[in-house]
Amino acid sequence: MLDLAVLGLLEENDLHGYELRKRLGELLGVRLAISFGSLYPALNRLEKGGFVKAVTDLPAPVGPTAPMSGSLVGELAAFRAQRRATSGSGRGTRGKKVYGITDAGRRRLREMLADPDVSDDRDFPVRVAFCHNLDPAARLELFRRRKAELVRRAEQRSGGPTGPDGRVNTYLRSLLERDTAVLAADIAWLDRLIADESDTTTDKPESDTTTDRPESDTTNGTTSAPISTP
Amino acid sequence: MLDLAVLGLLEENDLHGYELRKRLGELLGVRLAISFGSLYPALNRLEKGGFVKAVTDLPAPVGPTAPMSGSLVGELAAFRAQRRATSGSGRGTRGKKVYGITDAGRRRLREMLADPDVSDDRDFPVRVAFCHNLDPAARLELFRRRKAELVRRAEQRSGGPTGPDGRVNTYLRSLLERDTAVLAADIAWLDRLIADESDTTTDKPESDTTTDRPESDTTNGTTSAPISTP
DNA sequence: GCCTCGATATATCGATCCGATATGAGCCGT
DNA sequence: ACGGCTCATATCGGATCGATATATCGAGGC
Repeated sequence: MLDLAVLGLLEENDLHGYELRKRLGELLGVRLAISFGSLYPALNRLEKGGFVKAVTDLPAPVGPTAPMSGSLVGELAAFRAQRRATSGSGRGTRGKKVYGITDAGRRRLREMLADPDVSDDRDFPVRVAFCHNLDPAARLELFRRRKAELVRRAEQRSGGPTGPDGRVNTYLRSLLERDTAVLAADIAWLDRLIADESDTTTDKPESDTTTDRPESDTTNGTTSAPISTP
Repeated sequence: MLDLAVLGLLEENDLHGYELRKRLGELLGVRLAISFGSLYPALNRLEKGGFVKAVTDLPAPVGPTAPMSGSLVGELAAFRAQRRATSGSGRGTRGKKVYGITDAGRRRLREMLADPDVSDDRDFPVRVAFCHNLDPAARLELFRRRKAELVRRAEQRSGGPTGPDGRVNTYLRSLLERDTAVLAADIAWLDRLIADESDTTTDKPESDTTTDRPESDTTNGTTSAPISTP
């Protein structure tokens, strides 16, 4: 999951660890502000795998991939880090390591984004955040699969009895209701994403084997939901 | 977090690991069905700390603490395991380990439930699930603190600029909006919990230093939200 | 000039949790 | 009596977190 986020960010800009973390924070909210204890090992991991590489060249002031993405501070810091690293004698200067993505890394990024396993709740938002790296068809597929997963969960809950017999305390019931509401909202949210995507790709949607009409699913049962933010 | 869940379940019933996991699953949805790789180490941890203890006596058919809680299968299994463990010669029979909570465990449970740190999103639902072990005042405190935390997050987002400059792609924006909606819903949910709690404790709420009226907070700004389920 | 403070930056440690996997006992159908 | 099912405990490697250590640098106080 972290690998995905790192590759997604490096696809836009060469960055060093500290800046990487800050970006993730602003990008995905206060939470998911990944800790350094995860980030640096992840970077080493990715470097060893050949997906990222410590760059010695400066990232062009106007980026080659993403035109003028924000955070001048970060790029300035990267610049200075670079100067320090190159000017000093190879070893001894404790310069910042600026990482860049490799071709293998770009392939890996797309591969992870298109991964058919869509059951990881932490993972999915990150994939959405970087899904512009996917072609429209694959993106639509991603959204559809995620929706199917949520619908599956919803049906499962509405089917089974509330508890072992029927006795659940008030707080349990409240939790369940809350989860149900979030799940329903998420399915509706995905329907919106899917609809928007369908609009921009094909005006005339060809007959589809899988469900495409949103209404029946959402209004079906009150369904249910997992646990997350409350 | 796992410790809390285990203690909460054992407060109601003596159980063994396998059954513990199943209960957690039904209790908190398919997710949070804790893996054995977490559960068994947690049990050893708790046993070493003196919070739980492998019991040799059968849990009474009608439980001493919780009257006839569900899952007859589990209790039957526990019974058989017990029979096997006691009938066979001490060592050699690979009986199931049935755990029970100790007095120290009960104290620890209440302590964890009342922990002032309310920022862990995974933790909170579990605390709500077992908050009936708290006295009404502490429970109310828990809900209030959690609400304050969410309001803080909401204000933080509505305050800062959307991105570094203002450029965010469509999917990022959609994610943000979804998070905002979930956060708002969660605050409303907490308001409901707080209101219910206040009703059952005191009919006349005394003047409070902290915010108690729900309306102003929720309708304030559209705020924002973290990332969780989508 | 000096000195502290906070931001920048990298790295490591221990603990926790997950997912996969191994191992085995008891039960049921055929 | 056989394979296949649930039940049950346990361990392993890997990912992540939170705390902590270390070092540099710029801003500001005195």
